[in-house]
Amino acid sequence: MPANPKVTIKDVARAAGCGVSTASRVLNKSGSASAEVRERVETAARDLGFSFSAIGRALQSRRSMTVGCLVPSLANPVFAEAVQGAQDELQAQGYQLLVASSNYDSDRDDDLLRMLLGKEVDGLIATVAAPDHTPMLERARDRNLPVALMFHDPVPGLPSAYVDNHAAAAEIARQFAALGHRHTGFLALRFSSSDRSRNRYDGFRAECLARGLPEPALIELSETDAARPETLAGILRAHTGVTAIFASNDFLAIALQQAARHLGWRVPQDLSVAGFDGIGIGRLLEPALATIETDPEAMGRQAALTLLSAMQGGPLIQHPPLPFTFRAGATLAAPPAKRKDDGRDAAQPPSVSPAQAATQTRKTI
Amino acid sequence: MPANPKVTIKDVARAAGCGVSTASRVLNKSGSASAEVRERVETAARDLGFSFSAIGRALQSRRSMTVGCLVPSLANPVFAEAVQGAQDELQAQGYQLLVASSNYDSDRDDDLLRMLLGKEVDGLIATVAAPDHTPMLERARDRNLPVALMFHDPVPGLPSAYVDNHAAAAEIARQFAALGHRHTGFLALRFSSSDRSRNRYDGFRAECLARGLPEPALIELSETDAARPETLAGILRAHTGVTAIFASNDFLAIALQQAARHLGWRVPQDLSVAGFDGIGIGRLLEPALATIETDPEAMGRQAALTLLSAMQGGPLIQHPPLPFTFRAGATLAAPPAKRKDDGRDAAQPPSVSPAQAATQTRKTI
DNA sequence: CCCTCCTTTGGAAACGTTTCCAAAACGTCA
DNA sequence: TGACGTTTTGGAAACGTTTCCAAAGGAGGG
Repeated sequence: MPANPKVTIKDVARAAGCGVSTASRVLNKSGSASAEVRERVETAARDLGFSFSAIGRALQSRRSMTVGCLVPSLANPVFAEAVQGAQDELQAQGYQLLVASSNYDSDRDDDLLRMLLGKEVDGLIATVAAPDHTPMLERARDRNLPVALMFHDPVPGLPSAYVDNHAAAAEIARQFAALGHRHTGFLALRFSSSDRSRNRYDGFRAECLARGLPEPALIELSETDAARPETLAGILRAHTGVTAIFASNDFLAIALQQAARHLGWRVPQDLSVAGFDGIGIGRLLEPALATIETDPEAMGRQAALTLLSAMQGGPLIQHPPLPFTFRAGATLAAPPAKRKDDGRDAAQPPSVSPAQAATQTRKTI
Repeated sequence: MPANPKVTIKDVARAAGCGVSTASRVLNKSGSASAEVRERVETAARDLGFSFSAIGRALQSRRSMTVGCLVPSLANPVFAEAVQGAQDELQAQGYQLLVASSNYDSDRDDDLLRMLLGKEVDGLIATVAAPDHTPMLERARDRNLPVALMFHDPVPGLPSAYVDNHAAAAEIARQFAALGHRHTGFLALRFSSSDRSRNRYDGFRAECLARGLPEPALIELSETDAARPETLAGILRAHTGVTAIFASNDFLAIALQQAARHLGWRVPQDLSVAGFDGIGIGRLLEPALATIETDPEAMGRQAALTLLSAMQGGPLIQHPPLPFTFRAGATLAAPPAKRKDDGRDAAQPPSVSPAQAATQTRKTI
């Protein structure tokens, strides 16, 4: 009804005719109180519509019951799901999530973390551009604030909820090799600013080499490149000897297929494609996307558990990496038989023509 | 480094050899201070690594610089993007987002809102099951706390950032009608618990009737139904006179296509499909999904702006609904020719071959 | 009936900040 | 030099809570 000038525990105490400390004890069920006064306090609180001020409480108890969470973007479902997972776990223990996102701007990581620290969070969950180049993370640790990373490989002193990117990427290389592919590519966005992409590339490359395949082509995109199929198609054409491409995430893999269609290539007959993350829709696509299936929600959940244990006085424990599985899909097939000409437009065959080699040279110089 | 026992403004004042109020004035650049003491305070703050405690500040200023945000789930990219949009806008003004999600459990809406209110948020952004059956929303308003809804049609006293679901759904009906469809369906999840679905259905139905089409079939799913293509296919088969289905969101539309494939129906030749929301991947699918394109991020942004203006003392303004556009896609076509005039009497799906019927039977038994 | 022990109670301090207010310092002008 | 205005300064209160502590009250044993 009227502008309600906040009802505090003092109001309750006054209404119940007792001291604030007594009211506090009753309302918190801590300490003792006579049945009679207990009753008076409780009805007073109910009548006045009293509820505790988390702020007053936090000030006195030096615990805000709030956890800060920094991710690159909530518009990426992988992170959104992770946040959701963390949320579920924390909410169940009475903690709330203060969310910040950097929009992939690594310069903002530090500022946002500073903001979160200023809000007196009891713990921090973060996915940043580069954990070992983010001073605020160490500062937080120095302040004795529990920190858990997500998606990153663990850094000494900073436990992480993650999958073994290196091993997972190697699995893709094995799948490619088993199908007979030799000339492979790795497609990534913001390669330089994401340690995850780099780990995936390293694992993929190492396994390719271990199997005697040539060095995979590294195809790096800007964000604008990825958004436009024609552009991506152009880039793709420059790497035309390649018969299988591992995209560093599922969205790239989907964009890649679109670009391939643009060139008249069929997936998987002309080009095999694999993704990473295992987003749900991948299953529903036609052809179904082959990918590494991960569970971002579980990552968020695990990071939250690590934090909860630490916030309750326990140690900061590094769990083992979360499992991933290779999800087979219809985007993978054996490479096209050598020089097979099936009547497709000869202007854009998947194997190298001199003209394309020239194009490639021009583009990569 | 050692466990850092929080450095407060008192420590700074002591180090600078002045009173706390002076230190406060210097650090906030409010009020006056001599150049000399200003210098002393600033270096002291720097040396000690001082940063304000948002809690102490909030307690005294009765503004937490925090906004609560309740959505059904962050795992749904539509909501995740909206939160991201709100975040961007709020972060720019120094506000932080306290996020909670109900996991589509309408019973939790109220509890979570209560939690957020307890955290002394300065404003509230919410998408709930039923805004007019959520007592805490009115309670918040009564407390003079600015509230903005997202996705809901506005409720008197509760402004909302939304698209006109009714009109958008009518547009789909027009598209169906223009292609010559007569027997249409509306596919929804949690129809009864989502006012959005209901508005879309109403708009779709009204326009169908206005154009002289028969009443659309209402196909309501449980969450488990939607997850399993076989189940959905079974349900679909029961509505086989229908030649065009409007799914209340894009994910359902995608699931629907999968189920159709399961039955051997081709989209769009045998069945036209349209979605709602306009998620980005829809464009990349094959066939590209026809849908109503909305901008969830803009919705979050607008809700944030409404809130910001109100939190700065302005009025709570209801903006006009956000624009939507019909995104044409390859999932729409004219109904199958041979059954164009009737088809309601046919128990068989449109244009099935015996082989396909056999497949269908085998698969669904 | 007194002493002791236990339960119940409320005052007061503390948490970190801002802000009001009065005092002090400084300068200017007559 | 004195009066007066302006700037600078710090003490104290307040924000809402919890917790420590001491006091008050009651009960039971000697």
